[in-house]
Amino acid sequence: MKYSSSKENYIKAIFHLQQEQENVTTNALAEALQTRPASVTDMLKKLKTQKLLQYEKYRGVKLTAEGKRVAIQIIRKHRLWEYFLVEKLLFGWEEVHDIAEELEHISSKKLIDRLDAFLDFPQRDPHGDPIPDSSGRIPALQQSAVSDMPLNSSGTVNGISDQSAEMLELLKHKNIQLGTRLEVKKKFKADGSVEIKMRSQQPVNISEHVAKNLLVSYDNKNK
Amino acid sequence: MKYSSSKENYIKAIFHLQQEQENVTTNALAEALQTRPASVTDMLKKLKTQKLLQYEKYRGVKLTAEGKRVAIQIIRKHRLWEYFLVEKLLFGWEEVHDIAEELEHISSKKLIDRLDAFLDFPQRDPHGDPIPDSSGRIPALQQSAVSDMPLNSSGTVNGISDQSAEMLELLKHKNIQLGTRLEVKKKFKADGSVEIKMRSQQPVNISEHVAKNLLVSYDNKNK
DNA sequence: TTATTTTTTTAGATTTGTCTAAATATTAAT
DNA sequence: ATTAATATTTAGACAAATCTAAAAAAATAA
Repeated sequence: MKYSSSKENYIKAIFHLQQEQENVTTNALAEALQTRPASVTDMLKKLKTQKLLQYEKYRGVKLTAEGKRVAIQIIRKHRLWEYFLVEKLLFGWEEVHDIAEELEHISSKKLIDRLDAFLDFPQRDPHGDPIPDSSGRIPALQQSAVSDMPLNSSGTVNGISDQSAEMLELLKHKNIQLGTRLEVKKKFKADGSVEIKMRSQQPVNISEHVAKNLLVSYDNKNK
Repeated sequence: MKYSSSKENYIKAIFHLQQEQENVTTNALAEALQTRPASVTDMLKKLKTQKLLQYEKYRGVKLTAEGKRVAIQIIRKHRLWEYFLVEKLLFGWEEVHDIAEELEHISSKKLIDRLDAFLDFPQRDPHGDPIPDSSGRIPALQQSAVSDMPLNSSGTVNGISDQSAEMLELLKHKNIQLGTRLEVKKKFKADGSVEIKMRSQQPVNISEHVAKNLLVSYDNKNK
């Protein structure tokens, strides 16, 4: 089955919002898609008749198994294209999102499987998010926010929750990127900020906001 | 300026039809785009207000300089993607057209220029058609149809006019592809068919239709 | 629990790209 | 130079995706 780009965007947004909350509200969707609640209601009705989601008016929405399947395929495409753009075409990781938003709607399954093979079956996209495989399986990801790391533990950055251009900008400025190794030196109760040290650099302070958004895989026991 | 996929398809079709005939008719466009003449008329009016073409009712249509510029950029994208699909993703040259039809509407100029560099600035797509460069220049192409080659001359296949799936199928069957070297052995006046010989193969006969569609660059003077 | 605020839906329009059927213009044929 | 055939355009309609404004339902607060 083929769906319009617009429908695919709805499916994808619902999938992402469902990670936070089982039941997705009309307003949350309107916000995520930068559209009006009335438009969301209209579209939900259409997607319901296509059995991509369960929807009862005023009761919010939830993807069906089929809806999830579709969402994961779109996410797979998005992340593989991002990987391609960064690894092969040498884009910066902060500039690939918008282009991938377009590329993810190209329909050929064969294309994406060939691309996957060409890229040698990467597990993570440039932002550290896992890339679903051809059959929709998503590589397990055990990560925690810097804010939750114990003192003196170290880890490797492998994801960020808030991937806005502004946040990526800030991280670039602080010299933090995927794969960056860091150690938690101090945690300030006062404002939730954290002092971290990266290899061959002076310690730097990151705000609570950043500490909560920066995801790392870390080796639990000390440095 | 960004245009819808539909508009881009019209622009591209007009550009191609203009190679045959300066002035493009409504019916020819409807045929090329697999749509109705009435729809063509509607669209031509819209494209005219965007100054992409000159159009007077009942008088046919012609692209403006801007229209041509847009057309060439779309063609550039189409052919670069085809090259990518064949060279990097190992698709057969007969299966890439439809996928490229989708990819050609991805808007990022930076993407296509990076792709061009990644592919090492190819001059021809997998069907032998020239790839316009970043500024819209099209590499000169001196080629002639097999039907026009003198007896005993040889040449290298570098293009085909009729790129329908059926024709590509037939050529594949006859073992003819881009880069194939061939020699004209006999020309039959009766039906216009031509006997050609390819390296380490028995001579084969191709119909007038095929001979007219098979383009080669050839070394004028005999074998 | 009633009133107020917030969320969601409905009703009715709009835009883009398409269609059919009918009308009109152009071209070709007698 | 009419007539017949063909090509093109107009008129009116439709589906998809969106919008605004108003109505209705649900959640929250007094």
